[in-house]
Amino acid sequence: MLETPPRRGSETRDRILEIAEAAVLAKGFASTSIEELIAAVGITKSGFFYHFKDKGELAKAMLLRYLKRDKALLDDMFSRADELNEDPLHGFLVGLKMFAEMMSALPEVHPGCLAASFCYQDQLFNREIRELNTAGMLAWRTRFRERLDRIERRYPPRQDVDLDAMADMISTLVEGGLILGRALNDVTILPRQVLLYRDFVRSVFAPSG
Amino acid sequence: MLETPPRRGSETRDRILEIAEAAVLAKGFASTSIEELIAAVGITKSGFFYHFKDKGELAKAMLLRYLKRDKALLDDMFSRADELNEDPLHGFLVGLKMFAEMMSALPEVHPGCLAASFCYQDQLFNREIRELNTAGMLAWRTRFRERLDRIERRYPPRQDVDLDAMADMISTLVEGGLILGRALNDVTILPRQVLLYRDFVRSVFAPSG
DNA sequence: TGTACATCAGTGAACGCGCGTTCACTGATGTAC
DNA sequence: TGTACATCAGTGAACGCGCGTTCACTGATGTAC
Repeated sequence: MLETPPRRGSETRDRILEIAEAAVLAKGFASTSIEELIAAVGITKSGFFYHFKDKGELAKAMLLRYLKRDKALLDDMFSRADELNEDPLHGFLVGLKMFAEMMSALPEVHPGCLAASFCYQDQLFNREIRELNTAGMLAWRTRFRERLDRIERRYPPRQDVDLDAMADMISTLVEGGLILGRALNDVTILPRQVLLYRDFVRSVFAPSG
Repeated sequence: MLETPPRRGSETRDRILEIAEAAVLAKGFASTSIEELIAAVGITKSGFFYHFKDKGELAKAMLLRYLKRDKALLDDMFSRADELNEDPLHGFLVGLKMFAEMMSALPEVHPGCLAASFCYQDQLFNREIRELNTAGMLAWRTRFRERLDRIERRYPPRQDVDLDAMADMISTLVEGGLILGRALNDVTILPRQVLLYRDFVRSVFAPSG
């Protein structure tokens, strides 16, 4: 008959996290029950508690996994864009275009951002988890602020600009775009917002003409 | 001693909705218990069920209340801006400035947007509620798209612009700005995003100079 | 003005179900000697 | 190469609590005649 495959704990753990993420993005953390997760994974409740000492540990592991994947994805994309382009402005513009294309290449409507979901339920979590979330958002600001600084040095902007706000704007548009995309069931919203941001960056820094 | 004030059902109902909104924005709908609401309002559980036949009815009433307030606020603000200004572009720019000022006048960190909160838990709600939410978002798009059309007719933009995306951009920035503001505990984020949007609109339509 | 009835805005007690958590136990695999 | 022990990745049964919902009832106010 069917041979039972060897049990590898880390795989099971990953499957739990994977399934939990989809469920949390659809219903929120509180209404995602351990019961439904183990039913989907095919273990018992005690099996779950072998991997996570309580539900809070699950939340933390989910967020860490999400932030890690997120960072890896963006690091990869913008470093590829930089390789293609020496100039900081053009590198950024290429990176944004790649970003927009990746967003629209998603099969269906993007499932959403776990950080935003956690943010709208933050009273459920302890300080550690909330701080992880804050740090994740700050990392985006820092990442884009550095790029904008490099661009500004080479291309002095025509008018005064709030560079911190401009760095935050990309996260803002992504978070907002995911919400609108979901509410209106329209995958094109997010990539189009990113392209609009790209236009804005270009119009601020690019030499007129 | 204390005279018991006359019982007015609609007042009690409003207080339930008010308290529920704050709780849902902090913890999500599923973890906001009827028990805690009635404790805060000072009635019994059966009193709650006199006003709402079940928890789903509470959700619907909350969303309706939120959308109504939202609409009234924006209608008021932009119509005041229009009165001050005949020109569609300047009227819009003034309205955006007023909007940004209102956002930064909020006492503490903005509590968030109920529509976004519902959106990240939409599997909890029935189709009617989800459709209300969608319609609310579409109303914003329509509202701003009309303004942009009027502006475009008088001020032909230099480059091609995606006017639907530009109309959606304001909702996107508000939704995203609320999330960032909350995660980073910084009330200035949202108004600064609105001002950046204002700069963008001006740079697209305003005659160069 | 008095009375009968209806409606409003609740009370109080009970319900069953699902949830997160605990605890004692287990069978397969890995490691030391 | 064999054996003893440790660790890994779970099982199975039980728990108590909180939750949403129901039902019969009530006391104050409003309305018709």
